[in-house]
Amino acid sequence: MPKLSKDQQQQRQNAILAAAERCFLRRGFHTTTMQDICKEANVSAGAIYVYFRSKEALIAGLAALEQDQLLQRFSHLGESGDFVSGLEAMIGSCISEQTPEKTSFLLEIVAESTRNPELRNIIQRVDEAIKAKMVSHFERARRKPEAIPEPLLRRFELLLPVIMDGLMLRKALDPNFDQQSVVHEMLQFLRTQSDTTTAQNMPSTGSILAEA
Amino acid sequence: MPKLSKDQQQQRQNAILAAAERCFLRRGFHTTTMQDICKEANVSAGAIYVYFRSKEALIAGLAALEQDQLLQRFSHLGESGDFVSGLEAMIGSCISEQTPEKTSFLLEIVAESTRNPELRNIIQRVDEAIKAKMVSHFERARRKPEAIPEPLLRRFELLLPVIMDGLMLRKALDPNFDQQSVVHEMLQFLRTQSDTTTAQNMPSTGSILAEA
DNA sequence: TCATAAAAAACGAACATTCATTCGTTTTAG
DNA sequence: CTAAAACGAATGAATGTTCGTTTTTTATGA
Repeated sequence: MPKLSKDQQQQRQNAILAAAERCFLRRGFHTTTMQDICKEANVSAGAIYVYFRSKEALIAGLAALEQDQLLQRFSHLGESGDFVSGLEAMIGSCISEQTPEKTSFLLEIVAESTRNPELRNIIQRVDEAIKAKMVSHFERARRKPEAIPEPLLRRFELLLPVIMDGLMLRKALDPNFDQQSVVHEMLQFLRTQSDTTTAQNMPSTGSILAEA
Repeated sequence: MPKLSKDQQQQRQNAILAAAERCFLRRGFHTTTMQDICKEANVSAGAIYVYFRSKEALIAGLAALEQDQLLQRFSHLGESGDFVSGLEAMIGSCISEQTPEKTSFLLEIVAESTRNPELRNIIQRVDEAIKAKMVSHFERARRKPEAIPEPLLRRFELLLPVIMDGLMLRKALDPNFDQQSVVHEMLQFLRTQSDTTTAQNMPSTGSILAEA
């Protein structure tokens, strides 16, 4: 006869995860101790070990959550607006709207995943799912063409994952980094070239910033 | 009367740093112990502490070295070839030619720098120097114009740091990541548009890959 | 040139601390 | 009442750093 219902168990587990995340966001997971998490969650060490095999498992659980959320954000890709606005919204929710602390934490997870197979699997699985979503978003743009030339589309498809990772890293690294401008300018590549393919030859200095 | 000359001291210090780097590349600096480094360098713990205040100092010293090398690579930017080839060579030496282990190590340093002021300073200082080099490389392209339209130049100037960081992260993350293609395609943005500004409208699928 | 002294450098066992994890006990839910 | 859950002090392993001792190097003077 189990004392707690599945639901209650799930709730406890979530509460511990949430507390752990607060700690990790504050100080990174290498420096937070189990005791820190105990205090933050108002539970004893023993209680945590009822729900998680180890500190590593706690980190992995959190990484999985984080990656799920990331995938969620990509799922809204094709829901509304045109191709470019879809990208813009997605980038916003994945990067611009994230706190610096969250960005650091993600970076810490990614760095760790380089040596830790379990983390690597978690990340790679979602990475592939995201790639699939991305491909279908680009395919949609090709089927009902919005006047974006195919070679441009193809290059962006290749570059976008790189740029998104770069945005994350830059954000974590450079306090003066202006994500907004970078994202805006990048999307202008797509916008100006879909309007008129010679737009980039016009003496348009400043006009783009004026739109912001 | 010091026993070892400045030169000898420097040499010892370098030997220890080199051993530490080998260890860090192998297992990351969070998991390598001072004992590991002792064995790798064939010295005792005490000897290391003659030359380095702490394990942290060892990491910081290595990070500084790494960043110096990075800056060196940017210094060759304007030395030969045209604007785009200069970029290509620089990206090659900064990213494509680096081992995966080195890339992981850099990522680990960057993640750590998020919480560690000393590391942050080391990185930011070089980051700004690199930005300056980059600006002057772009200015050079503008002065003796190679037919790259100004708005395109401006956007690339903004995007390039993001893309370079992204290349590094992707490389560390995705074992199937094809840096060559991405870099090549990105530079085609600059090349095709400097040749003929309507190139992106031509039915050129495949032609670019054929050049590789 | 060689012996010698002095101090720097190196040694490496021991130290002290930090922490993840355990486990005997107590509490609590059903 | 029973067994799960929670407690939290104790455990034990890991590890960065220290320090008393030994070795090595160089400067000196015979």
